[in-house]
Amino acid sequence: MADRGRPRSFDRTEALERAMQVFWKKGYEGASLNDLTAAMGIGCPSLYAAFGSKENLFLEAIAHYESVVGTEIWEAIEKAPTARAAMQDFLHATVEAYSSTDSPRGCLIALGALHQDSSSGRICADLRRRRAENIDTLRRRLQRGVMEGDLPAAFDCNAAALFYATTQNGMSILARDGASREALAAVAEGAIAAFQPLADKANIRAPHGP
Amino acid sequence: MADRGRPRSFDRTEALERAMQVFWKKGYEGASLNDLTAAMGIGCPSLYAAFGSKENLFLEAIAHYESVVGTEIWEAIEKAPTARAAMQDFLHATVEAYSSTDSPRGCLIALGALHQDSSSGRICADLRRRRAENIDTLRRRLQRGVMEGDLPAAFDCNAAALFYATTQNGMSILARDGASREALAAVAEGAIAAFQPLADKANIRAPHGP
DNA sequence: TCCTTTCTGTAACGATCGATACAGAAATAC
DNA sequence: GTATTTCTGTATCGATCGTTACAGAAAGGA
Repeated sequence: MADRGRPRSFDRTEALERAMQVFWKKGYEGASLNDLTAAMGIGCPSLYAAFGSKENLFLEAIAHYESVVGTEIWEAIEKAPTARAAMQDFLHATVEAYSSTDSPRGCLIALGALHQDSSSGRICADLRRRRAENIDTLRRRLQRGVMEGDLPAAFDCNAAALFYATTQNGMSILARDGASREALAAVAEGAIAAFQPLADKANIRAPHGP
Repeated sequence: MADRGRPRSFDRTEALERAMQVFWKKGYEGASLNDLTAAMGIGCPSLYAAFGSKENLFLEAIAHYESVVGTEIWEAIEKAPTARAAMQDFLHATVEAYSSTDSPRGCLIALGALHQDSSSGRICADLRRRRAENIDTLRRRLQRGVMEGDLPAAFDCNAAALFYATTQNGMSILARDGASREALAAVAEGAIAAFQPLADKANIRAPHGP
């Protein structure tokens, strides 16, 4: 419907990718329109014509992040044969992603906008919802482990999901502080070490299942 | 030396306390001078005369935070009889502090300013140093456990310190998202569950010590 | 070719940012 | 009392914030 008129002089997806990088590095509040337009290589009116507002641009950048960057981490947990391997692969993929040198350290969804009272409410709500979805994804994978028999029926999937998601969020801060891959891997190993005791605790509570 | 002239009409420490609350809730960038002066009950010139700048006010607020709020959490690990109990008490104190309803959720040092490229460099450097010191404190307590014999000599104190500090940082994000005390406690239990396997791993590697 | 449509670049909008100039108020020193 | 010193309230500074008016440029449709 819009094949008339002067065509857009830039690639919208590539511009969104550049904007995502800026938000990733500086956060929502810290990324100014000057930063964004400079990185995207366009002017302010082009940005507003293509994305509506800084807020909408951020929301699109987050969606782009989840569909491109986050994929590697989260698809690992579905492929893993057991729930334990899923948590293991999930954390190891996180270590690799967060220690990459050609992207900002840590997770955009974890670090993008943490202070609701100062950032836009929609921004914070969106990120919060995505963080909650991450917990849900982990919990569902653990529940699948219960269904498939590699976890005891009394295993507290919710508690374990909270624990592993929280470990990953903490790793974002550690990575942002410049931690080495070895340091991030040490954290992952610590969290993985908790898995067997958590499963054992469920067996002790209900050794033969409910 | 400054007992002449018009006396200050407000209590400096109380004003600093109020400013700390604002920074805690909104972060460094999100806290405007309007927010700060309104909460402190003073005008801009009084703020600048007493604290120098927003940056210095934040640095003083952080120091105040560590000397007042953080104390409860960190002194627990020195009192504990064993390294394991120290980690346990440390995390449980964190659960209580982060689930308090009469203060902002999570830790000011963890959440105050995460994006170096947008926030002031001094601010980020100060918070980073304090986060690194927290890791050091945990490591030294674990090393004390090795010295006192309640941990194997091959125990990786550095790795465990990174793991528990990272767990706490993740709990800041979880708390900021509105998690219940039970959810925070579940994360703490997960991290505590890792302790025995981490100690066992050290025993397997060097069962009789080096 | 001219018209319509859409995008681009400049330039600026009002609002807010952190930070101050200035004059008056409130204390001590003499 | 007057002089001196320091703090307070108003009002504002220049800079930057996110956003937009406006005019010209670049395409298709006639």
